[in-house]
Amino acid sequence: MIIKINEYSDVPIYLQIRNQIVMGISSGELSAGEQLPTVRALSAEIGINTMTVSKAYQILKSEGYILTDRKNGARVRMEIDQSRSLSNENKDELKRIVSEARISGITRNDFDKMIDEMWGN
Amino acid sequence: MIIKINEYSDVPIYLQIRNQIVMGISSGELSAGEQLPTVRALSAEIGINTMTVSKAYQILKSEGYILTDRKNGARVRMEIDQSRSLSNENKDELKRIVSEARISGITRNDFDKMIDEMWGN
Amino acid sequence: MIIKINEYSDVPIYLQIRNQIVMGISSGELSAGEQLPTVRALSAEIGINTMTVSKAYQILKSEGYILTDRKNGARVRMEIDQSRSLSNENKDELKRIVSEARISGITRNDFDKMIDEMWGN
Amino acid sequence: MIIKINEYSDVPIYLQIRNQIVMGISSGELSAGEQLPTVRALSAEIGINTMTVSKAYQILKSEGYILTDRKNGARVRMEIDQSRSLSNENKDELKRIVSEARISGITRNDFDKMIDEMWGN
DNA sequence: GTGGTCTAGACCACG
DNA sequence: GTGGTCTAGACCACG
Repeated sequence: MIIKINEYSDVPIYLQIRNQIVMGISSGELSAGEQLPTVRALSAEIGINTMTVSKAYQILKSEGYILTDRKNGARVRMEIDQSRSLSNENKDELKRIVSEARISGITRNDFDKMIDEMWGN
Repeated sequence: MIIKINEYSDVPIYLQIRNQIVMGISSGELSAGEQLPTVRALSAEIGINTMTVSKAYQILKSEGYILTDRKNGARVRMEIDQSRSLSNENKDELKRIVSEARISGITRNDFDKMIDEMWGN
Repeated sequence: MIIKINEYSDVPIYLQIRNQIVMGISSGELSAGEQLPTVRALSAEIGINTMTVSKAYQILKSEGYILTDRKNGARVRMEIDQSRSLSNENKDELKRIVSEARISGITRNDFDKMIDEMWGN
Repeated sequence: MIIKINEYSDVPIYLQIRNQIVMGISSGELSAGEQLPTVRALSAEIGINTMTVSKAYQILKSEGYILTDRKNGARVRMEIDQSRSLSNENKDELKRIVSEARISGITRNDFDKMIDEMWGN
């Protein structure tokens, strides 16, 4: 899986990494149990500080998306908790985006199509 | 309209203000042409600096949501541009949220219901 | 001559009035010696404070564009000084606009056409 | 590149900074990808507050002229959008200046020469 | 070290 | 009274 960093984005690099890995897991590009690159390998590959990659991995671990052990490095967790709900932060963000969609004249139907595309299958 | 600031949020105060006003306009709680509280009034009410409120208003102004004049303060714009599209930032955010929804086991159907609620009939 | 005020513009109202009268003189819509509306008439017509119109007239007078006397009110001056040069402020502004035109990819030729249109005849 | 602030000008300091950087980019004095001084360095150099410089940079960023990142500070953007048009504000300003040029007796030809000089060959 | 946020307080032009 | 500008100074996350 290829991680692309936009160094000029307002989104911090560690979050960009975290987000792309989460999206990779969600889309199936990263499968359950799959090995992630080591912190050193990934940081070398994308040319950023190891601390930054490490921070991303720590967050993914604390969120229950990956597991790390000293031997094998990091792997996608086999059974990710299915809370079947969004975090409050995500709900607030979604609410904000819905508001901005409405205000810009996007129809409910068009919005649905956008999400269909993002959802996949 | 009541603005509520979460001082522990990662979202900067000026953005919280901006977001809540945009959501107020979208929901109809703030109607076109309606007067917003003055910078001083709002900053006193929510207990934050006038500069911070002023920054929120300036962003809203630059985004075309409100208009300000020296005599009457700020008002919701009568005709907000209908671009009928989301900004790239909003698209990226939405994609991320969709990914996290899927990964947490939320069904496409449940997600749709969540958006229905946020959309308002 | 009709004066149109944009109450939400960043340009102060007194300057909008001043500018439109100058443009009226330049275009010939206001001819030399022509009587301007009284401060009271104009302020009533466009619905703003008499002080604001008065300020515009005072500036026009100090710039040598109009003459006022107690009997006849304000008139366009018969012989406006032909300095044959722009003020430093106008030069700076023009330089800034030229820079922004260039940077946005406008060709020298297109810019010339724009000015031709504005110049008239 | 040297930034000169006129503290007696009606143009706000943050706009003077913004304008001079835009003119620097347009003239080629600042080349694509070139590093700008840090907010702190520039504010120390010209003796004004960091907030004021920061505001100038944020405007330039929002206009697409520069990019900022936390590590390297600000740089001139590599590919600035070529809208090939002036903003309405710039058009209005240009129209006003053209009027004042005409009224002061400047010929169309002389005006053209002025712009030629500003344009740079 | 970098930009970003926020405050308390001041001053200003506009109207 | 209104928004806009500016300062001095502080603190923060990111990297």
